[in-house]
Amino acid sequence: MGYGGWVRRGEKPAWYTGFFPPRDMDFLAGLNPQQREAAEHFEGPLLILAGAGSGKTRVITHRICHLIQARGVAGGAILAVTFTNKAAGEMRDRVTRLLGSDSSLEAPLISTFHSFCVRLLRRDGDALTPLRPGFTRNFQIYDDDDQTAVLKRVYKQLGITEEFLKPRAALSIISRGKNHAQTPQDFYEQAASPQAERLAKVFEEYENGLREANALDFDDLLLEGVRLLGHDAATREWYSRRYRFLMVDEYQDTNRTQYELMRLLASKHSNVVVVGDEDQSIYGWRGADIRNILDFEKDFPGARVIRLEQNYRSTKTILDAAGAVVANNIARKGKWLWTEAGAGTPIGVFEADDGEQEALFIAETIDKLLRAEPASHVAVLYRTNFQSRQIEEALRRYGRKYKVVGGFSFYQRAEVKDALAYVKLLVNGRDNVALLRILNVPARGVGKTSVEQLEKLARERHISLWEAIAQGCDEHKYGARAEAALGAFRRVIERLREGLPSQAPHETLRRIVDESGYGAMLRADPSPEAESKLGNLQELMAAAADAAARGESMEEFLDHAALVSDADQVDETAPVSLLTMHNAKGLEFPVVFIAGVEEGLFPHSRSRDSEEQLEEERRLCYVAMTRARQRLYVSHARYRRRYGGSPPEPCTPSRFLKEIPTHLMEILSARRADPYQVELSDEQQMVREVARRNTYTGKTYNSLDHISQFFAERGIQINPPRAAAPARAAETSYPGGARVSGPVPQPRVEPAAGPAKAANSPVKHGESAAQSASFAVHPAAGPKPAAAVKRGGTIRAGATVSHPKYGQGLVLRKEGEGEDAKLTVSFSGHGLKKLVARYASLKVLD
DNA sequence: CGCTATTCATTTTTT
DNA sequence: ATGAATAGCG
Repeated sequence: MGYGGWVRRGEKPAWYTGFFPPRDMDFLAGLNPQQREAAEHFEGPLLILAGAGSGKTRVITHRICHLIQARGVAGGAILAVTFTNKAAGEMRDRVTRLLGSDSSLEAPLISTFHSFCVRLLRRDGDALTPLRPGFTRNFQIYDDDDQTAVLKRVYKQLGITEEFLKPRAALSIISRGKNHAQTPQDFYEQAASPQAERLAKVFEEYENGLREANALDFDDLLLEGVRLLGHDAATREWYSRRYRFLMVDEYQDTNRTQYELMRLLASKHSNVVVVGDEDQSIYGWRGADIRNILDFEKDFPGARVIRLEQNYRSTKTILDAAGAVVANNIARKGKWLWTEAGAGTPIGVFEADDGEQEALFIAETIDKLLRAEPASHVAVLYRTNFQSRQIEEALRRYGRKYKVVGGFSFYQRAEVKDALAYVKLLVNGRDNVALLRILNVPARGVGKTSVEQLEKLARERHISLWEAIAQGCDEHKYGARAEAALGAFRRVIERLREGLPSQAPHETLRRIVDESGYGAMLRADPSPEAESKLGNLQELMAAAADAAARGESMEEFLDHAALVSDADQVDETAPVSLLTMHNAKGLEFPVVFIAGVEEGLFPHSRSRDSEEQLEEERRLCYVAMTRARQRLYVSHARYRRRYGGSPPEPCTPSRFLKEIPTHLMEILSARRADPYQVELSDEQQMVREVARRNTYTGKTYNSLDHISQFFAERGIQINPPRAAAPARAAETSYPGGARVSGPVPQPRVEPAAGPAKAANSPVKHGESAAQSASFAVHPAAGPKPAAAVKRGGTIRAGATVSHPKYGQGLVLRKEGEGEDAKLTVSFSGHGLKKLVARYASLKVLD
């Protein structure tokens, strides 16, 4: 991410450039009176209550430019904080465009709270070491997965099972505690039950785990940033002098720590402009404190308040409906958006029989809309991620390309995380989570027992696992086999580490893949997944190369990887986007579908018991509805199955649906005798029939295309991977798409029982010889058992064999060749068994 | 120890 | 339906 505007300590912190524009560029033209007033605001606190679609980004960017050009403020004195990296990037672009090509102007710093803190700590974090023993500026950032890994380790160490509390749940309690400035000691003191005490212990050990690894979780980034500024007067002084003008976007979603950070930064000047909308506060569950915005005028006496209530986005119908819904909330300042736009079309409400029909309705309507208007953009919003699956499937049936936001982002993929774990371990030998992740990937013969011994030694000597490997091997603490395996691992890491300082990041990654055996492991795996993983690693290297070309270090590359979020990958120019309502914040689309508007799903059942949480769900509804510019569809099902399996449960329409005035709705349900709908139903029936015949279960993960796109969106060029997998049959790429599927689902050969299908199966006999030949070039990484006897060579499907334990059996199916062949054998009295030729001592009888 | 077939639980929302 | 944790085999 852009690191512009960052000045080292010691350089002169000038706020005023003394620069005056040669011509008075008017950044205020085209703004309405309120927007203009806000953009013109110079010093002192200001709260901008900006309703949905009221042009707040415009106001912020214009204010920045106005400060720079009309007020002569140095760009470097301005800090604007946004909610996502994407929002920050867009704001930077807009400011750059507004300021024109005048490169003499210093760029303002626009970033998220989290990336701001990372930079703060990386640059000036030394003063934190006394407060956080073991801390250095080389700290690692632990994401969600890493946090869970730490916690699981803690559980194991304390002998706690997940029945006590699921790690995710424990993490969320710990996180809430941390955000309220609570320590494990506070937890102990407040503990009223043995369980609570145990949780305090878990919390304590979790924190120890982070400290031992010199790692910070997301909460720590902010907390330690605050601690640093609070504790070290010189640093605080420097930063608050440097950033003389602060702006915070999405202020309603800031938490306590972010608030404190802002206070510290504003301590010198109180030039704070915050922009927010209490009706769009949807992150209370993650610690966002709505009081921050409700109490701003109290916190900053003399603050001005400007309301932006004219909406430039939606039709009057959409606005009135959303307003009517949110009006049912009590905790709000109250405002009513107005627009000069016309009423537009009524809100389409569809009641489906079940989830499948709902999905088909959505897909079909999208298909029709896009046929009529191919350049349009449609978003399907839902409450929970799992809802995307059905809708994806329906869209595939209609041959519509779509892009799913969330779920698996590139940096969360196992192979990418593995490769980065190697890097992390090279950079920081104390990173136990990284070490455990890759210790036996690829398989090196380090198993559960060895890991336990390692952990034991590390705990006894208060050393990291890495040191435990070194010391334990040197002192022959482990068994011969374990020592050999651990020694091999140690040598690999040490050799890789030697090159680290002198080599470019992508070179390090390449060597990791080549020399750790990871690449060989994947190449030895004939599955398409392995091929795609290799492709992803190529992409990762390309991304690292580009980061290096921009002058980023390996550490910065890792930071970037840790801080990208799902919301950053939204592509508003895709024809069809599928995303959660949360991820839709700040976006707009001409056409929006809101799916699954049912009690229990939306509002979510977990929110049903508290009025506060219900209001948050209602705000979420408001956010979702106000994403739409022209058309809004809302759908729900009468029956929905909770899990893939059994019975569909009856669902009642959401209370939010009832809060929409009926005169703004148009009922589209199939049950109505609407000729248009009858036509829909017929077609739906047909599609269903066809779909039944080709049960297509395509991948629902992001495709390779997506990953190129992912980087392309960040301005990172990707060279097409040389060894790229041939595009999967059912997937095609289109510019701007992820998880793209082509119009014609590739029919798969139906697996049937018995030997007949073995002959049909594509990966069989004829081709397999050629395949195993090509894979033989890359031998499998694991050592083969010496006892392997060539027995499988002559076994064919249809052969009768004899097994020492199961007796006589008939070979039904054979996958692969030679010793690696997997055999499906039917033994009388023992049923079907899957055996590997190498291990099963089979004798051929005929 | 590694692989696989099985069971089992799993669905809020995420910087 | 899917993925993650576990039991049993070689």
